[in-house]
Amino acid sequence: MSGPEGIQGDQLRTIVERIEHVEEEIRDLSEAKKEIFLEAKGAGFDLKVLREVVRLRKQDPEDRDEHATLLELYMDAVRAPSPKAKAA
Amino acid sequence: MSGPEGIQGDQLRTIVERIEHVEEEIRDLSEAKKEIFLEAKGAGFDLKVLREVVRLRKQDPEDRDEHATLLELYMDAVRAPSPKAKAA
Amino acid sequence: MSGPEGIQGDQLRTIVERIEHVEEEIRDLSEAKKEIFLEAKGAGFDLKVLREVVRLRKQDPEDRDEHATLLELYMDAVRAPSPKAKAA
Amino acid sequence: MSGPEGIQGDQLRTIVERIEHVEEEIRDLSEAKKEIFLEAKGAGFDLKVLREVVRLRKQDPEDRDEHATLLELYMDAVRAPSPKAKAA
DNA sequence: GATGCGCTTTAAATGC
DNA sequence: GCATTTAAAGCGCATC
Repeated sequence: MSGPEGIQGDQLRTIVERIEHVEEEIRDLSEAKKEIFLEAKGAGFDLKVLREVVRLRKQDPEDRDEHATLLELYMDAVRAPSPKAKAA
Repeated sequence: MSGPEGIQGDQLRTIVERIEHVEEEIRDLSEAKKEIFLEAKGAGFDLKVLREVVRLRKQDPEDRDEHATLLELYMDAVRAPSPKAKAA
Repeated sequence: MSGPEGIQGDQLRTIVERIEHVEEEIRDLSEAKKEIFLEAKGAGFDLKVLREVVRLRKQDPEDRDEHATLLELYMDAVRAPSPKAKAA
Repeated sequence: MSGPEGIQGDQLRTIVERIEHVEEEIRDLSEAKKEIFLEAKGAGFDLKVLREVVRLRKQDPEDRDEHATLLELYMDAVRAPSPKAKAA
């Protein structure tokens, strides 16, 4: 009287506990990370900029450049009322 | 002489403006929502609990029916140290 | 027979319903926004870049420039092993 | 000869590296977590339900005690069309 | 002014 | 490959 997997209670419990364990470790590390940011803030660094630095360094330079190029292109296109008609 | 989409400046600008328009409407509604909360606070209601009420009412119609059966099965399996052994 | 505000059930219900109503409108607008992005994607635009365009246009130019300056400063500082030693 | 924090390049670099290090550890743990889920899937468990189990177990110890009373009061008030008419 | 919480938004994973 | 769903990050507010 059970479904396809209803019986492996021990296995399921083990799995759940292992997941909870990893998640706890992740939580601890996230705490540590947060404290590094606080320390940086205390040292006078701009957290918003700091986050962007970390984010940018994660991307490989190629993508970063391509992104920057496209961004400039888009920004210009949005800015100008009508690139072609403006001609001169 | 341009990338795949470099030319459609007008189209891009239209898109950006439409996005900005929707976002503005969303911002206005968020303001309205905030004022309702303020009004509730003025009437003596606990905002924290009020938020929880709204959140709970959002969930109820959803899950509580779908995989409720399987969920209960799993929860029981995880809770009990050893379903079989407990037996008698 | 009730707490400080236990009685105003009608008022509370009205408040909750108003909140739910605004939230529904917000949800609809968010849907609309998402569809604009999908349309942009279909037209060949890079969504990631598009999002950044929208985000940048939200900040006033002053902050944007200051952020950009600091960012460059930080990136350089992180990149160079020892700025001072670089001397000349 | 610089802004408020322009000089501490070494300090900034140390901070960034420490952040990147923690993030790498977090990434590894996330990988491990993902593999546990894959293993569970291989054993025939429903991942969607499994995730819900983990989530529910996270919430239980928390709220269910704190403002449970007020919450119940509010929920009842919202549910019932007219609390006073409760009569009997 | 700093801290913590909640919401919004963004990126990733999974299934179709 | 697309489209939904889910977890994570960033941001802003409200509080103390």
